Amino acid sequence: MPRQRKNLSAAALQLIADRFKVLGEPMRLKILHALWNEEQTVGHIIAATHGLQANVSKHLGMLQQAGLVSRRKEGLNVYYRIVDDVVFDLCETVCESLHDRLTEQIGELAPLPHRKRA
Amino acid sequence: MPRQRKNLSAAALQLIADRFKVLGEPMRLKILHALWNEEQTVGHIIAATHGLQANVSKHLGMLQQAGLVSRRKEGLNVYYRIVDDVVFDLCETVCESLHDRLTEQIGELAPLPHRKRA
DNA sequence: TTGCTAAATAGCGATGTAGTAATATCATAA
DNA sequence: TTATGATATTACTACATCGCTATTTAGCAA
Repeated sequence: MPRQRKNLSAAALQLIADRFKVLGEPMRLKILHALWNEEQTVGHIIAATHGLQANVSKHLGMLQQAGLVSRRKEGLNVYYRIVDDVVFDLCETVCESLHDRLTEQIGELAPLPHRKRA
Repeated sequence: MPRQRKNLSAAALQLIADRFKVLGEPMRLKILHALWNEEQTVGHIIAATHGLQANVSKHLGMLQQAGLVSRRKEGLNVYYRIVDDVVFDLCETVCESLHDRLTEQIGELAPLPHRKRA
């Protein structure tokens, strides 16, 4: 049975692409990585990612705009956390896929059994 | 039990980001959509996507570079097809996620029960 | 109020890439 | 060989956005 292929409007395609695009930057992945297990302050994220404050803040804004993280202010600090579990699913899927591919390449590059010198 | 968070090198993050980035363009999604069920010639893809020949060809090159599609030449025509099933998984995951989010928003916007005018 | 800290925002240069038009390549036919 | 059709490639413009620096805003304390 072939996979189902829905009709997709240009707007729908844009929504889907936007979702992927947000995840298509290493720095944003790094930030999400820092938020993987628990919410963190911006300061902590800056330290964990070794990013500049302005950069991290901008990326956090994008992640929030995309609805992937939420913002909570407490005193001087702002806490961010991942609010859309799709982040976990997508990243795990990609990691597994890359793992499989690289494993396959390793197999191709495996040394042949030794032959005796002529 | 918290989700596992692996240590990721900069190179690994770049690989993952690249994967997402390729899917982060509506035109490439449109092309993959045209290839969803079966391999197609470039000409068919051009017609299905209403894209310009040069543009479609360039995007197909990127998709192949990313290892998501393969190329098969037969006479004058070139057939492309999806070779990495991760495409299906990722797109379905994102679509479901968007579906859920929009459904939730619809609920929030649902009209309240009618009240009698004062 | 002033001062200090955390975070957000604005402005800038550099880079990447989408889309387009023109040209080149490749395979077949005549 | 030349001609034709299907793709790929090149060159170009326009636009988005990354990282960086400087500035601004917001909360708290003295």
